[in-house]
Amino acid sequence: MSKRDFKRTTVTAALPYANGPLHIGHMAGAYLPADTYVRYLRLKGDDVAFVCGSDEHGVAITLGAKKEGVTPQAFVDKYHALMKQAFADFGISFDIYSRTSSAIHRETSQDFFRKIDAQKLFVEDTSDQFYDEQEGIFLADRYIVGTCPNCGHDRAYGDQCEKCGTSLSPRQLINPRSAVSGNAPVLKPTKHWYFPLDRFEGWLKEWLLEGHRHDWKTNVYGQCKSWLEQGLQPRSITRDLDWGIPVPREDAKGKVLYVWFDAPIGYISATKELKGADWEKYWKDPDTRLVHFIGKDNIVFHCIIFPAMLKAEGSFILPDNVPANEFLNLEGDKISTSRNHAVWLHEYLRDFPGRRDELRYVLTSISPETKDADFTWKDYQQKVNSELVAILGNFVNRVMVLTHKYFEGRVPPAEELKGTTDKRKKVLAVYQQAHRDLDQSVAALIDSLENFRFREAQFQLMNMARTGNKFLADTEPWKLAKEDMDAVGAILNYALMVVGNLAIASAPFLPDGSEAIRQQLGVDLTTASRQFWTGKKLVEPVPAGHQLGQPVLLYKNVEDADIQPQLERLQKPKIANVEATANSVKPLKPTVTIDDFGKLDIRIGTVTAAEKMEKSDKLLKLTVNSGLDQRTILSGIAKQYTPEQMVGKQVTFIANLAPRKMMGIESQGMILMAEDQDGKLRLLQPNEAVNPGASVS
RNA sequence: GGCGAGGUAGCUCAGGUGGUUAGAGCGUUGGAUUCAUAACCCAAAGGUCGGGGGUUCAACUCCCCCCCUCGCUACCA
Repeated sequence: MSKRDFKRTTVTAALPYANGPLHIGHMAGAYLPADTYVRYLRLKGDDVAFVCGSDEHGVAITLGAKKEGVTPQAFVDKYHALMKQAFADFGISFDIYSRTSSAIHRETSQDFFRKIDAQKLFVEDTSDQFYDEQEGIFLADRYIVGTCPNCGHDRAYGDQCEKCGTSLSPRQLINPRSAVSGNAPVLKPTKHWYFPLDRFEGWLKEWLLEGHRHDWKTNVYGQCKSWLEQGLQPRSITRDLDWGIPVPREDAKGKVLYVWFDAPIGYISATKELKGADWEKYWKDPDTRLVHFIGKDNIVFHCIIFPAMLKAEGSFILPDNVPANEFLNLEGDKISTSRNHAVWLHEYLRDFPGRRDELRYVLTSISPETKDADFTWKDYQQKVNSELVAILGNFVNRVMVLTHKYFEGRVPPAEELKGTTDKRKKVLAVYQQAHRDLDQSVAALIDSLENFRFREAQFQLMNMARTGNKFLADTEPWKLAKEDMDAVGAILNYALMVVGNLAIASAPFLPDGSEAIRQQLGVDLTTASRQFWTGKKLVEPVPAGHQLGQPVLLYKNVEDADIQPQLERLQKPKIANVEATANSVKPLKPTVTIDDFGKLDIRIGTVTAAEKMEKSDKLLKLTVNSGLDQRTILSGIAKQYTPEQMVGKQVTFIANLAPRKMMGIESQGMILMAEDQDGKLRLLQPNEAVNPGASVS
């Protein structure tokens, strides 16, 4: 896919955020495809740096630390260690797994900032931010909690409501409170630095939209196009926070780099840590190919923001490709950390010891390369049993067993079969067909790897084993053994050749199985492997006369009893969640006086007209006879009620609420609704009709 | 509402620039076989290619409208 030859490759995998353990969605999205690709490059003999590390800054970390009553450093230490171990145990073969709280990363990030700052590219701007007077700190969006204006959830964060998923800004919150002290924050001016993304829009359009129209995945390209056409805004790159990388400026005391700015620089820091003085080759030499493996949530950062940063800095190369994956679901539902609806990597490794290949195989076979995919345990069992075990494992095993049975485990000679008998003629024809099929599979396998089509590549690997099985079934050496041992020898020699090639071809996908086959064959595959991957064709890795080891089953069947506990485990949080939502009655708000209540003018009105708001999913424009007037009230109930349903209905509304303009139209009041646990809204109505304008008290 | 990505056999997916009976793997059913972890091999059944229009001699493939899923985004006083 690359347009030219590169001398080396720098491969990055998204830095996982250090606030929780890793699950299979992470693996399927970024780490497994990255690892498969890197293993392939290494086998080919390429110079490659595979870097990753923990992303350890940001407010979520400080919040998490506070919740657990530890320092942010202690908090990230814990999760960094957990993730690093899980990656290692699973066999993700990073050349380095670093972290962004390291000294080298602080220096790298600050250098990066200074380099851009020196060009006076950053924009300074002072704005009002929420400030906690008791604690004496500015509050990041995440540090502000309040009632969600959307769903009424009273513990929404300033950047997002986790209940309804709406993204928010702090000032939208009703009754904002500081998450630190619980007090109401005040607005106070503070200075911040902004990265002028807008100034790179033209350049990005040319580099990305024109330059990568054809070599990037459509989902990635389309998402970028969407962003670029919406227009880019300057992005704040600093925060008032005491956890993170200090902004290297005299006039920026107490400020740190915003986590999104320092995180991708972590790739560079990790490379420095790995390669020492040599690191620049991997980031600044135009002969280096840079590839980012990420999930789709990261597309905008890696395709737009980070490239713009690199471009601004000036001395770096740009990503050649960003093969982002879509999401992985689990048993039909989204993976959710908070609901514990996930298969955690460290738990899988504990519950299925020695079965890393099985998970790799299944995740690759359902890899969400073009659309969201679904992992189910039933599917896991079926794929392992009917493909890994029945096709690959079985083929290797039967070849080994046959060779031991007929030749005491010694590789028979590859004598050229003279087609003197009908049976020999048939064997020859079968052999020729098998060889053609295998050649095709190998070519397709490598071509697919080159183009980040790992699902297809792995399918071609299995095709090689299928061809092997068919070769045995069609030549029937167990029958020929009664009459023509030379022919049997020739057949098994070839079958062993296929097994050897399978050991080589499986290495990027199934590293454990690959090694297990190699051990059974008892050969060194280094040279043959290199020939295979660079020559893109079959090799002959098992010399005649060689003594094989004993056959050992590569994989075993997954029994119902193996997956049953996993399915039950996933049921539990679901039940718990249902109960939890059933009981989630909102806590009481602070006491108000009768005078406070008296300030509200609540009335009953009749809807005389209703229409759907243009360009809005949720808003209905209602005309309400309030007794005093006909007024316009906008209400976010379009998902519950059609305009037709609303006309003629009596509604309860706040009549003296300050008017508010929404989507160009002024709303003169607010319709009161009852909200269910599931978010459904219901009108509040008098149980018998009253006159419009009747007041509620 | 806007933008983007998808919607092809029970399941997972292929199907450059429109052209013979729409393909593969798994699953199902039947057959054959015994070297092999009841595995392998052969065969069959199974699809109105999300829906509706249109262009064309011809559309899964091009155009328009609509529906559904996922993501980003606007909006819910």
